[in-house]
Amino acid sequence: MEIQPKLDSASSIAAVERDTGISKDTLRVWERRYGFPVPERDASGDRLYPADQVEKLRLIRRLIDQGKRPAKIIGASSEALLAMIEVANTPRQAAAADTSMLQYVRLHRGAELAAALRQALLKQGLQRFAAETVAPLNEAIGEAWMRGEIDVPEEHLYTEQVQNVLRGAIGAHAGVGTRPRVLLTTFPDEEHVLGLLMVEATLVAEGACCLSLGTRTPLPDLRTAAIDGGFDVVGLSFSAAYPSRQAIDDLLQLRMTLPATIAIWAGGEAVKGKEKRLPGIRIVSSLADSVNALTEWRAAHLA
Amino acid sequence: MEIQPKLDSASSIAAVERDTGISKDTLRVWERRYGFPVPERDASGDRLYPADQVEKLRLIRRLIDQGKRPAKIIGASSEALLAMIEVANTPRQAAAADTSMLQYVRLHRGAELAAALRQALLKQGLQRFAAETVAPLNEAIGEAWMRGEIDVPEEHLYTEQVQNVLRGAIGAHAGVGTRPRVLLTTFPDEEHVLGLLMVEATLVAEGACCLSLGTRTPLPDLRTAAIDGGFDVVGLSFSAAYPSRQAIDDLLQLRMTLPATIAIWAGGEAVKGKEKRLPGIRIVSSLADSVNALTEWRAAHLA
DNA sequence: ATCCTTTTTTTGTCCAGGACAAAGACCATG
DNA sequence: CATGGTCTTTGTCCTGGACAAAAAAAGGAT
Repeated sequence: MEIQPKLDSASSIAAVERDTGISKDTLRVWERRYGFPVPERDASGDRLYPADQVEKLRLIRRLIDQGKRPAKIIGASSEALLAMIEVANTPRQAAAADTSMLQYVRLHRGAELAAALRQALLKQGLQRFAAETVAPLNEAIGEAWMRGEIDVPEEHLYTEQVQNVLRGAIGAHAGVGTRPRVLLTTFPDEEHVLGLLMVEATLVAEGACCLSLGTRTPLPDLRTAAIDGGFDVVGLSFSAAYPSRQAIDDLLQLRMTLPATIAIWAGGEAVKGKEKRLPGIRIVSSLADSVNALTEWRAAHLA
Repeated sequence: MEIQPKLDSASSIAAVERDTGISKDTLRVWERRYGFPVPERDASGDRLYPADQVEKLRLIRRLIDQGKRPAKIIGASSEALLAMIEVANTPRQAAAADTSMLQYVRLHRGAELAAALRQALLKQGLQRFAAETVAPLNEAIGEAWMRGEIDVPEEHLYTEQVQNVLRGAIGAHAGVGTRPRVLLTTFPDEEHVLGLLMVEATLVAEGACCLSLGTRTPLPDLRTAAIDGGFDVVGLSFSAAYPSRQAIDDLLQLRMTLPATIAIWAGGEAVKGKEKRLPGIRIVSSLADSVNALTEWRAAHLA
């Protein structure tokens, strides 16, 4: 006589794609090949994934991001998968990141995190704050994510607070009319914004005139904006998730479409050490190196 | 003897989906039903969309967003489509938005836009800045977008600068330990962040203790974060693009999963005027109304 | 051993063409 | 006018097959 409330209602294939980042095509082909997931069906034959299968898919996604192959892990139980994630507990120490801030993220202490970040900013100044606090923290968060110690909402919380602090500071430096004029953005498949903000903070602190278009700018629009806006440099940021191969192709294509007078700087994991394959593009290996790039540019272009 | 550089190289179906927002399935079914687009094929039979077809698809997408039906417009030429967009030139005036700021956006004048925004903030204070400058500007930008007067990079530029100013101001207000504690975010299909930031600015200025998770928080995570964090209110923001029907379903589901002691506030075009269908949820009709909601909550919960 | 090249396997994306339900347009009736 | 019912349009999902890019394994040379 109980009416079953649909609390953990099953998800459509579109919702699963959204929540796990695994495409519909891939979900169907996994079902065909490996026998998982095997969703239920609604009245009209559409797949309905129960919550526990979605949860397992999220675990699988993480392990694949760590380099595991689907065929090897997809048959394992959720418990076994969790164990595999924990085994990956990296031996290398969590960098030089401030562990108290990491704790705030883990415990959802947004207000305390914001306060700690602001204090660090005041103490270190914008440039050192970006290089010595945000960058290591970023790395530590990335590792904690891999290890499964933090989840979507913790990462959101972290990103929000860092953005608040960095953007506030960037605004306060508003340099106008200085050189070089740097246009910052990412390619359409890259949606991580923090790398971009860290570079903007670093360059603005050096007196460059930065303009960020945020993430995901289509290539033709980027070309137009760079030329019409009279920019000297276009800066692109790549996260570790960006396929190295595609980064190189995209950068070379951009190099062709932009006049040689506009420099291209690229930074992030995906392009690290690829100088040889990227003629005409300045690879920026770290935040500190972006300052070098700036100095070089000024030496070459400002009498 | 010329080597043809692939400047306007054709795009894969995945790239077209990314750039136009039209799904692969829809692209294929349009081709089948209406005879457009008809892409070329590569060596292995995969679709390759030339740049001009992609451009036309972007026009079509805009007109559909304005309420046109595919069958009626998909056969028209690019010129005819452009004319239709311009005909839609709304008669109603561009709200009370500052036209000089709008000009800065059109002309890619990022630095000037930032300066003007900061000046307005100083003059008006955070709350009036959000309600009287950002909100009308948002609307004006939305209309200009519909009319085809601005494009992707202009909107990116605008969003970036407003974020810089709003986030800086929000950070400066950092109220800790006050009540109510408000958790702000959007549902997984909503990615517009400005509405959220405007609410956060308004509430923070009233001394509420706000925490934003940014956009696209999965429902189970939202539930956990709200309960574990001891929040009094969960605030959701919806843009005009969010399907009204889905907004209602999602909100009702969230209402079921949250304890009655946690209030839900929802704002934005998609929920405007739906009070009747959303029992137990406070519809916030404007930024000013969010202050009302705050006052009501305090009257009811703080002795 | 280590490094580089070639073959084999794995894996994600794409294709065709059919089906269906939700949303929109249309129409008749209160 | 509004309101409810029918017809049309439209986007999403389905099956099952194919293929190329990436990864792994195997082979060979230094």
